[in-house]
Amino acid sequence: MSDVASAAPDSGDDHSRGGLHEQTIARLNNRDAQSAAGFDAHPYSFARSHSAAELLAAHPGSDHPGGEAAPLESGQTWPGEQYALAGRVMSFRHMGGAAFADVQDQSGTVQVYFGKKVSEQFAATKNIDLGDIVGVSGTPFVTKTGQLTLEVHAWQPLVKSLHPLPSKFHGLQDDELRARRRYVDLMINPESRAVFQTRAAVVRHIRRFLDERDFMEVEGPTLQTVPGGTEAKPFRTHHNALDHEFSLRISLELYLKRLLVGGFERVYEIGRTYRNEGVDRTHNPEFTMLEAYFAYGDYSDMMRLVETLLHSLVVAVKGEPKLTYQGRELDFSLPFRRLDFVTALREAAKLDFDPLDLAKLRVWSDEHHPEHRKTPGYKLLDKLGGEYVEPLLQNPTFLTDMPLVISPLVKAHRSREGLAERADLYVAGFELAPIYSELNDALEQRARFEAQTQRRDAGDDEAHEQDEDFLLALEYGMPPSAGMGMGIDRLTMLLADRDSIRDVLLFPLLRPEAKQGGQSD
RNA sequence: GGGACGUUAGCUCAAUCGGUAGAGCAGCUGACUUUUAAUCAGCGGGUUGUAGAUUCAAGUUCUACACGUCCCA
Repeated sequence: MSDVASAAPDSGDDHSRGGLHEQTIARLNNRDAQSAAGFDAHPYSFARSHSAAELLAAHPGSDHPGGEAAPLESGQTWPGEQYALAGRVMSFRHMGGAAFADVQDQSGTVQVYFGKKVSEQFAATKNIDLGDIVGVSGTPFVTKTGQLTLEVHAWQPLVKSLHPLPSKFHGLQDDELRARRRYVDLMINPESRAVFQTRAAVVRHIRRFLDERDFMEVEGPTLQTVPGGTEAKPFRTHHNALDHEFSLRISLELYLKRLLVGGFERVYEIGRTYRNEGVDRTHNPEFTMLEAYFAYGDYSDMMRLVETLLHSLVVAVKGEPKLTYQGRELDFSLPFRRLDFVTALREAAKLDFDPLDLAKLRVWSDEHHPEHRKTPGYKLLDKLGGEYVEPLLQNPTFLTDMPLVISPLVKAHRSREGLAERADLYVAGFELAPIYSELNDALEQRARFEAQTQRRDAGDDEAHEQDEDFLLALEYGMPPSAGMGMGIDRLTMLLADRDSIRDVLLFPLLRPEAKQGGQSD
């Protein structure tokens, strides 16, 4: 009996001693047994010589039976090669005088062998639990089945896992638990690890791509007096020392533009933004945006940059300019398709009038879409575009020359009345990246803000707020510039073939778990 | 905000018409010196999300709530 178990109150059932779960007690008992055998339960370090992948790579053909590589010769040994590995015990097969374990580190999984005659402290291996992290050292050999395996001569526990691993066969399936205990998801589900490795590769590629083109990475403030750059409801918070209400940023745009005024000609930021809106399969209240701006170009120049970026990204991650998303193959070959918004809407909705004629559009919409009767006229174009045009845009497509009324920060089109020099990139039916010729006429920008303010006064709480400090910056002169924004989360969904943003966020926002006996307001 | 569905052992899942809540893995005890979802024998483990209601009897029916998934707005 261990101290833990024997010291527990004698009042209840064995399995509830000390309020701990049966399986936790069993593991604490095993830890105590290892301590009794002379092991330190929490050593400070372990001198690892190699990763699992390095050991496997040193002797190729050493995959599991049934693998594609040619099997190694059974019985082969390399007594001169010493390896010290560390990792989590994912599987343990004990057979009296011999035992096999699968040890997983970040690079991969290696089978290790404990033998009664070759491994020190062999008896104590029975106190290793699934999920424990151990350090092992020894020499490689090839088993009867042709699998490269490390024969362990010395080993030590590095930390005990006090909870059992999820089913080794089924893994962790419950989507909520996977998100709440992401660490368990990561240790047990290799495909989940792969998603976040893909995400890191995406961000790394974007940074390298932009850095190579002389863009400078910057950081704007997340606490802002006037949250701007898009239409969204912000989170509000209070700064005590200044006794002032701030908002968390809803986009990166207006501060990057201030830097264009300041003379930085190519800037980008990859950063967290916050929108106080609903949570669903494609929305999380905090998410990561890329925004990039360069001076002396327009939206056509930016479209070329964006398609080059995405093409190179898909090639870098997938090895070819194609990917499969939710069963559909998407082709990122250059150049991406350009599709005129007005023409596309007119054809898709079979309109016999110019959709920019908002009065006619209103009449038509009220007849065909009574559910939009309360939608303001200026948002109707956007709504109808979403219904009729977006689903058609599977392969990467720039939807060009969007209505001016929904683009308060964009230059009016140089030749087409009522339109803006704005192109929205769509992939797989959703908007991935808006691209602008940025409005740099300070007086025009002021007038646009005032129109937004009127909408806000009329009850549209998503309308853009007026930002006097930003207007002052514009009055100093911002060079003609192009800008773009892109959701990193959605981009990762595409590349990792996931249909929920929750799957590509390590720690998505979840409703707090109800506490037992907790007070509710 | 509305609707549908779901919540059972640590994990993955069963439980027929309302009638003693089960299995596999994990755990414990034992056997086993090349296993790999190891195998074999035995043993524990449950306030069936929470709170009520109906009933002789509720995992199962009803109500509310919590959390989740999907669809709609």
